[in-house]
Amino acid sequence: MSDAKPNTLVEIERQVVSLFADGVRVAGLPRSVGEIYGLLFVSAEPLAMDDLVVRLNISKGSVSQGLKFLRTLGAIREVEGPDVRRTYYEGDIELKKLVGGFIREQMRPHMESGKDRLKSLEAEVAKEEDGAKQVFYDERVKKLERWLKQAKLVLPLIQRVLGE
Amino acid sequence: MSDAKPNTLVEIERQVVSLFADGVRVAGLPRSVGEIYGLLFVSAEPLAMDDLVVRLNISKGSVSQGLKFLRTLGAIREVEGPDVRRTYYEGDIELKKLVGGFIREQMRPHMESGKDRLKSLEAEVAKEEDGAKQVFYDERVKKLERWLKQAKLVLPLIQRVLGE
DNA sequence: TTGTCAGTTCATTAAAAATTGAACAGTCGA
DNA sequence: TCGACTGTTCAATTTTTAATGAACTGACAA
Repeated sequence: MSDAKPNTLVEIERQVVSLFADGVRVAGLPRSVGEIYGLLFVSAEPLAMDDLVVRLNISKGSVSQGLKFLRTLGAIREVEGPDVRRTYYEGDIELKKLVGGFIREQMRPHMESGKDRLKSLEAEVAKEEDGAKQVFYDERVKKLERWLKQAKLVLPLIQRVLGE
Repeated sequence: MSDAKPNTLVEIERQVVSLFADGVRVAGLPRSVGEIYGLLFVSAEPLAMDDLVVRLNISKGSVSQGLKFLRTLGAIREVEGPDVRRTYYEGDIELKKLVGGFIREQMRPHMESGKDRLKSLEAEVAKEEDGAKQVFYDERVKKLERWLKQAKLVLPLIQRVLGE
């Protein structure tokens, strides 16, 4: 089947794709990732890479990378489709899953590295010779450590609430 | 007073500034905003614009815009300082305040416009002639509406939890 | 083994975003 | 009113990020 021509999106599809394209930017993700997820979200039938390339009119490279990213998030599922040689995808439409994937893949790593950097900061503060300054710096580092703890507390809570 | 020379940051300051510079990128904010907040966070004394320009070695324009942004977030406070003609700033170090400001200024507006776009989508779905498609689209739009509701539920919860 | 097709990789190019700096506006005291 | 000084704005520039497309890998069937 290939009756799909460039930019063959009906108005509803166009609006949903655009909604996601803009939406993902809040999370600092490239437009194309939003477009790909958006079209999968609004499609009743699973789509293969080539469908996305043709219908969204973006390059094979972008689609390949976008799908790779969405796969690591767990935002899309591989499914069977008409052509056995192709991999078809459908969107996972559970918000919990999407947010969970985002937290796991994009936020946790930053928090981990943050932990290390705080360790390094602590060591630096220990070297401070001026007593008053040391007290102040120590206070601030402690504050940062509390921030990290609070963040670790909030993330699972978010996921729990989104699970209805 | 101007004994401050370009890049006059002690190691601790350097690390904190760098930590925030990287940190804010998760929220999609420019590096300079993180640097400015970082230096304010780690400074015991309030700083004026010129201090930030000189010590971070970034342009007056960037600092002016960065401070403007941080002010709208409520992430910094204007305070009195040695020179009465200047405006001095100190960082607000309550995570709750920062996150609250970010939600209010950066997330709420997107959600509001999202609400409008969903209305438009609903109207479009109502026009769909193919009954089966209409049912499917309607389902998806309903799903998006639930997402929005969930988000509205989660945001205040986050703020509440961060308030200890 | 060869040819075809799905999908990936990555150097190059294009587009978007942040930064700069010069012009400007506002304030205050002389 | 003028000059000195703080701070803002925004067009031009630089830097960063995303998208492209050609070369490549691997699977499979003939």
